[in-house]
Amino acid sequence: MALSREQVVGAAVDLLRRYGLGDLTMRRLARELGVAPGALYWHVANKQELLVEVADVLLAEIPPPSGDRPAAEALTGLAVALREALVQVPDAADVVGLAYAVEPGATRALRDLARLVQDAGATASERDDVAALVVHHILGSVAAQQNRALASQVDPELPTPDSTSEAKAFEVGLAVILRGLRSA
Amino acid sequence: MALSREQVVGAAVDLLRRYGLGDLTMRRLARELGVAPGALYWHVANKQELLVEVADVLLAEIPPPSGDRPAAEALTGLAVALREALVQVPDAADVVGLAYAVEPGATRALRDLARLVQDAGATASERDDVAALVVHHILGSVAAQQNRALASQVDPELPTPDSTSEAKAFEVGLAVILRGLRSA
DNA sequence: GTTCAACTTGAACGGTGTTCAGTATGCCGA
DNA sequence: TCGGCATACTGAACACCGTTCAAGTTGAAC
Repeated sequence: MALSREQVVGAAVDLLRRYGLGDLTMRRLARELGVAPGALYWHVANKQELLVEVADVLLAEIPPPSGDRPAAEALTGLAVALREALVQVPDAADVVGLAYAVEPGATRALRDLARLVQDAGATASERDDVAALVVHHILGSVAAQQNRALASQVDPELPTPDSTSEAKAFEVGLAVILRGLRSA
Repeated sequence: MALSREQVVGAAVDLLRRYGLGDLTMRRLARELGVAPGALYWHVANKQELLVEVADVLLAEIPPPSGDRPAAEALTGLAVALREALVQVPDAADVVGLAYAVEPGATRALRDLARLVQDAGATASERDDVAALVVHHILGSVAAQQNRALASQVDPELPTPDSTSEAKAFEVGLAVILRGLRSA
């Protein structure tokens, strides 16, 4: 059976989940699929395009926010869900950051986020800018937590970061944003 | 005259400023210094350590905030100054993001930022978390603007981003944070 | 059975960070 | 003045990387 683009992307997601971006090489991916590296380029233009596709898969797994909650609460829920989903995927912030730069509103989860920002009190003109702020906060928080975890693994001098307190720190920032929105 | 660590870091900063991270390779850096690549490893343990040093240099150039302004204003000023300084250095967000992950409070500018966050209304316990939020916003904004500029350069279909409106978008997010702090 | 597109291979190109045995340089005590 | 020695550097290699492309294979439609 011939390879498909979906298979390539799926295997890439798997590799990222298991071993991180450092091991997500075109050669490694090809080996995983039992194929020569060149074969991948029939299904995908280049690695960057593949990574954007990988990011889309990661973001597509976020459940949509339930409509029957106050907007601020729903926004918190979505932001926390996004953070929690991404923090479990090594280097997710890099991958999603790349995709977000290329196509900010391309995935449903990020469009939901922008909508909820407006519902939570942002004016229409503020909406996208504040949504960007929230996205930056999510990606920054994910990257920071993962990098700290990595650093403390390499250098045992550093304190082992605690994932619940990292989540708390994220929510403190998020709460400040929400207060700022309410008092518009 | 023998090479010094300062010279290596200085040349690295120069290379980053002029050509971006893609051209900041150990080989290129060695060529620039008229030296074999291996020589660099006498002064620097590895590329990551070099990049952290480069980030420190970039951040050290930010002028300290003047003390005779309201904290919120001073915070805005510092955040904008940081953003403006970094946006002019290609891939600065990647480089500084790496350094920030390794050592969040290592540079003066970032310590100033945390202090001003507290002065602007954050409680002592919130302080570092909100400072992290601001840093994420700065780095996210810088990365987004640079990536968009790059994208529109490669693909002329995309709109050429306007740097003053990018700055405006940043300040909208920043204003939300400040409002959130005031209404603590 | 032939043709033709879809797909894959194998090999190469020009890079990358990093290591290390050996060599040169300059200083310092004898 | 002459060894000795730490410092600094070279040259070559190692094991990778993303990407390209002529040539080959495969499978379905006519």
